[in-house]
Amino acid sequence: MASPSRPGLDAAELATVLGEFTRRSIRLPATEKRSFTTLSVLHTLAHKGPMRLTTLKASEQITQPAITQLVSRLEREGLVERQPDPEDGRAVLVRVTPAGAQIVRTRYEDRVRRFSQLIEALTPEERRTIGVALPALARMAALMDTER
Amino acid sequence: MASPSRPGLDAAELATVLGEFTRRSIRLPATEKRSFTTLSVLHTLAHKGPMRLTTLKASEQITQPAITQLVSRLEREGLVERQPDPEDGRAVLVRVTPAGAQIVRTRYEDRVRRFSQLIEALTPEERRTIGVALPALARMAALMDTER
DNA sequence: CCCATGTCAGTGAGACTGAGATTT
DNA sequence: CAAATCTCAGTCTCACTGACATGG
Repeated sequence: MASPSRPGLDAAELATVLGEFTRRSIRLPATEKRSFTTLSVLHTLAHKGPMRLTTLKASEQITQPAITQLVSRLEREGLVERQPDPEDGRAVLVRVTPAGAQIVRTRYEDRVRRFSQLIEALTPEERRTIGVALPALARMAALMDTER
Repeated sequence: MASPSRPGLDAAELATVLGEFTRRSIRLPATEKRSFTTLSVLHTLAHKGPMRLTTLKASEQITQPAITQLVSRLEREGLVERQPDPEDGRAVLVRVTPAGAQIVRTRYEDRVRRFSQLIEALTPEERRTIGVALPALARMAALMDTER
């Protein structure tokens, strides 16, 4: 819409475009009936390995009782396992099971398949520009963690 | 990670990067205590104007009773208004109020501010590549609506 | 004794299914 | 009468707050 105030990249445009992806990404996966938090927890555990509830709580931005409750549900479903922390009697380590990891993997594969179809519909030039921007976008996403 | 099978853009990389933005975008806005659906409904109404519940339901992917309930809550809070459809006695038109529009606007401005800070941390070259890719990304996001 | 870690109990928002009222 | 639109009733998931048990 408006021309960039800072040559090269307008924050408003960027916020709008990425916002569109977010809205659609959340609404479309009606194929899975698991909650966003469930999937996020499984994703975190699958990528970062076993961790205690407190650590998990920090990365998911929910309260302690909510994490306890969520992990109990996931444990009941066989998607994660609890085990006492050998180094700290107060703590519990949560670990994803093969079944839990499978859910993360399947979901990821669905997303890749979906994006493949979208890419098909782009022009070679569009594909090229997005490909060139990907490393910068990845770094930007990573920066969102360090900012508070 | 892997090199692109299709020259210029790897679907797996794209899915990963955009997925990171989605996860972080959902978890970080702890500043607002409104649900994602609430914000999405207000956003839709603010950008597309008054519409009937059925239309709204389609864009939000939830059931009719859930939309009725949600709109009732929003109406109670003064964020939207119901009015009978003059052209169809069965239907109800929902319209966002100034207070509701303000919430959408504030949230958008917060997002823009946040992205501005992130952009500051990028190199000029990174900014340039993302800026060049934005139109293609916007078109891609729009394609997600037409697909199914 | 104090702090960190996790759980228990009770409450509320927000989604669903099934049934029903009203208008086209 | 059949279909479309919306609402009502009851239930379930999943989050929160506050209180509490236990180990460091």
